[in-house]
Amino acid sequence: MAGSTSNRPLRDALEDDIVTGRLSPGDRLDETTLAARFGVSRTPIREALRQLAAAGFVDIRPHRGAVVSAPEPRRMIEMFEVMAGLEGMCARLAARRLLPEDEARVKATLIACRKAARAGDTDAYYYENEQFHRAIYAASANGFLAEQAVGLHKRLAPFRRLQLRVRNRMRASQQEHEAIVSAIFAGDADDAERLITAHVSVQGERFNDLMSSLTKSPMKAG
Amino acid sequence: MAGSTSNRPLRDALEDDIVTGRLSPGDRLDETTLAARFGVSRTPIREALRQLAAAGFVDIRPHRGAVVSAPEPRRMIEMFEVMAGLEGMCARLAARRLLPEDEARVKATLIACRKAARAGDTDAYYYENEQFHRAIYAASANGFLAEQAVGLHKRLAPFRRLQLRVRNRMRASQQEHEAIVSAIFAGDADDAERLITAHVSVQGERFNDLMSSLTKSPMKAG
DNA sequence: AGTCAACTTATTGTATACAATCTTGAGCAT
DNA sequence: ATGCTCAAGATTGTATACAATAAGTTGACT
Repeated sequence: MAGSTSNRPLRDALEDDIVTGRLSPGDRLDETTLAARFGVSRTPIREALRQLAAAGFVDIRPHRGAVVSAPEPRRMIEMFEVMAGLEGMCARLAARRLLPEDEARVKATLIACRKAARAGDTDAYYYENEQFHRAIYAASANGFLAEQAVGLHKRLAPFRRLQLRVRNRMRASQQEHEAIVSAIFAGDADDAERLITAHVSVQGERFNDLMSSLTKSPMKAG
Repeated sequence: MAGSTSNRPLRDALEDDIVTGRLSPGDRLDETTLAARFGVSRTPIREALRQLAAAGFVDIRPHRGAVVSAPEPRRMIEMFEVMAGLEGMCARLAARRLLPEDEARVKATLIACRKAARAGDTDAYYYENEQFHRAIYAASANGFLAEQAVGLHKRLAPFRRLQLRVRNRMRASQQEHEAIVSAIFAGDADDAERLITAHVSVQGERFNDLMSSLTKSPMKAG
């Protein structure tokens, strides 16, 4: 919607590199290097970096260049908290407004998750889980809300990746999915919101635990 | 936070023009004209416009230039709905976490609103109302959430302006403020969220009414 | 007279050149 | 040896020139 210009492919390619982990938080984004890599001049690279900075994927400091955003643990937790809140809104609205096409999409993605979970295929589950959550965003019947949710989801992707294969998390996650969908299909907005908020908050809490365990053992390291 | 570069003043100036209404939704943003106005070349102007586009203040279509964002009524309503949700989150968290300094700030801005309301000074009330809402965002003790709320608040400002001086709205608004603060100070998260969500939703609903009254009278106009 | 097409004009998109700022490293003093 | 100063190098920020695309206009043809 916003920022649809002809250097859009550049922006998308860089964003994808960040979201999928080919570029890691903290990595430097040298304009000349990127220009050479994409076979263009620095000008469109700069414009793409500015857009990514405005969207929060990149950090630009004056005269010191761009780096992939690497939020402090504190801010990270805040972001997960907002993510939980946005998903709560989505689930609440979905429970109130669910259209047949959205119901079908949610059902289909839930089944795909179930299949991946039973097969113990974490890679497949990661993908299907994302589809499931996007289906719920869409089911809110609020396109703007869905965009915000997708945007924040992307920003958090590099950090969720770190804690993907937590022991037995997949099975518990899928049980939560089932309960969430039951609530939405039953039109129980309060339950749907409560359940999905808890479901998403787990990620933030696990991240929190991870961070504090990392920052406590090496003394003042970092 | 994001996008702090040396052409930041440009970005801020343009954003301010949009937020305060010096530029209206739909207005064309000619690069050469802007460059002349700010006494710079087109390059930094373009970068500022790209950032504003990524933040949603501006719409850019390839080879066709930038215009101040003019969302469809449908999208507008969606944005107000998300605003209500974000403020609900803020109030809920504020009720749970309120720190003394945030309590003081909320109290001070509430009193300023009360004063403006009693004086019947709509301009003052508009300003103090904004301060009040920002105080609640800050009281959430979630800096990221507060940023998101401020950002969306700014994007909606050009449209809230249209419905400012609705008859008697100021008095009702202030009564709602008082109830919201009571709930937050009492630590009643559910009430705080419910009250502020309703308070903000009123704006979206009024906007909705306004739009439908405008689009219904002229047949298929536009 | 109306419509379509090609041309002119204006505006955006990209590349390159130059200026300003930061970083880095060597040399010197303490 | 350590820290500081200053200069050389590298990188970002801005201006300008040129290329590509869209909009507006004039003219011919039906």
